[in-house]
Amino acid sequence: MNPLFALVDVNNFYVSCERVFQPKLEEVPMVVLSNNDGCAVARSAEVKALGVKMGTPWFQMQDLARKHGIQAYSSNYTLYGDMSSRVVQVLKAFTPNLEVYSIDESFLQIETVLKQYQDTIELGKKIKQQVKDTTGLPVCVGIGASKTLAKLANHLAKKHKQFAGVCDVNAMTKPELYQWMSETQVGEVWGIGRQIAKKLKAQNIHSVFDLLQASPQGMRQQFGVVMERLCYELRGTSCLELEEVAPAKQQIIASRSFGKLVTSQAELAQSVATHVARAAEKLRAQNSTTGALIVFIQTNPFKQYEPQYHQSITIPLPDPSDNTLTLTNAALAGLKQIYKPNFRYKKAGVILNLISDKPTMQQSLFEDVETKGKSVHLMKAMDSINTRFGNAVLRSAAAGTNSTKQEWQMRAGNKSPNYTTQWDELPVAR
DNA sequence: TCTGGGGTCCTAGGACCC
DNA sequence: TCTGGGGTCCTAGGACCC
Repeated sequence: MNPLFALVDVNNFYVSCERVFQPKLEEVPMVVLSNNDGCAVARSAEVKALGVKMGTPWFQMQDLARKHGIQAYSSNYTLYGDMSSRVVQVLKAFTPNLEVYSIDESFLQIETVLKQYQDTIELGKKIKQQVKDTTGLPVCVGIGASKTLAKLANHLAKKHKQFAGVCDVNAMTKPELYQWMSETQVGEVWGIGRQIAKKLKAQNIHSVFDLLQASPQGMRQQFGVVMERLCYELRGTSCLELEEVAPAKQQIIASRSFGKLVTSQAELAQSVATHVARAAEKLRAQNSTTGALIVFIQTNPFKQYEPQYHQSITIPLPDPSDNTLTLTNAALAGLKQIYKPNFRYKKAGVILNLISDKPTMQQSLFEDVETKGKSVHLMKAMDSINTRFGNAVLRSAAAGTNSTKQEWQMRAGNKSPNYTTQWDELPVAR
């Protein structure tokens, strides 16, 4: 059976969440603002109709806000997270084959549940109604033979009233589908951003239909394998599978921009420490540790005429850790190295690189050495790695994992007092 | 004056090995 | 001092997503 995907997406998610709890806001033009009330991260339909783009700074829409009575709300992510999981619960009742794609979107694989319904549209309507009844949130449902087509269908369902919020491109006749595709800008396709859209337009590829006619192999040559997959997906060949279990995170980021610009190292340190604490909490929540941490600071890129500085530094940790104090000390030492006085900083943050399940080559080598070091002799183990993989791998195994060079030398020294060979002089295998 | 905070994947190029 | 082809790993940077 060919796969069939449904994308269920809450309309204006943050705005709709606020409206569930404040029904008087229904039909009031409104936006939800980012941190520091900087820019609009969600817009109601009324505001979208006024041409306000996603991410527009609040201060830039003051005139418009006064003229049309646009209300602004600070974001409340705890509330949105809670509403999101309620929606997912409702969807899971339709099928367990579900991927939570983002806070307001889920993919469902529906070809197996379809026989209980007259057709896909009926299923879509049921989903829509059920979510509305249970959570109060409005959704649109898009259905297609690939995730990309389901996304496209969802876009059509949102944009065009005649679909009444449910659109199945798979059920359309070819001429009908091609008609819709030629009326839709290529930039609306999932995976086509601003840069690629620009390049495509330079080649006279303006609509989704234009892209459909392009050769996938040719697109691969120019744009890479992601683009090739995308082309096949548009043609109805599913290349992207449902990811029911979320893959483990590879990094954790904690950062914020400042309400007002800061200059002193002490203030930056204060903020970095806060970010580390938050990141470490997330780290422990998922039972993980980090082997390296990145600190970054930057000035305000929008202030064109001010001197700009942005810098980051990676601090490897001697041992993987989830300890707030350890991480904070490492981060502050890093900050000290990249800090430059006299700049006016806008943003600071930390990134934790997680130890992944799939060990890198270095990590497994390191473990290899650890075990052997206990039973045979650390030096012999190192030799064996040197012979099998070469000196560089051996060195990077020490540098890149959890152990410092000194530590290795010391351990080797403990086992063998006569061991005097310098690290850099280890024999190179041929 | 005021411009978010997360994330992912892919590629290219350099260093190094056999 | 000159020389090849195939491979891996790492990093930086670019592009994308919500």
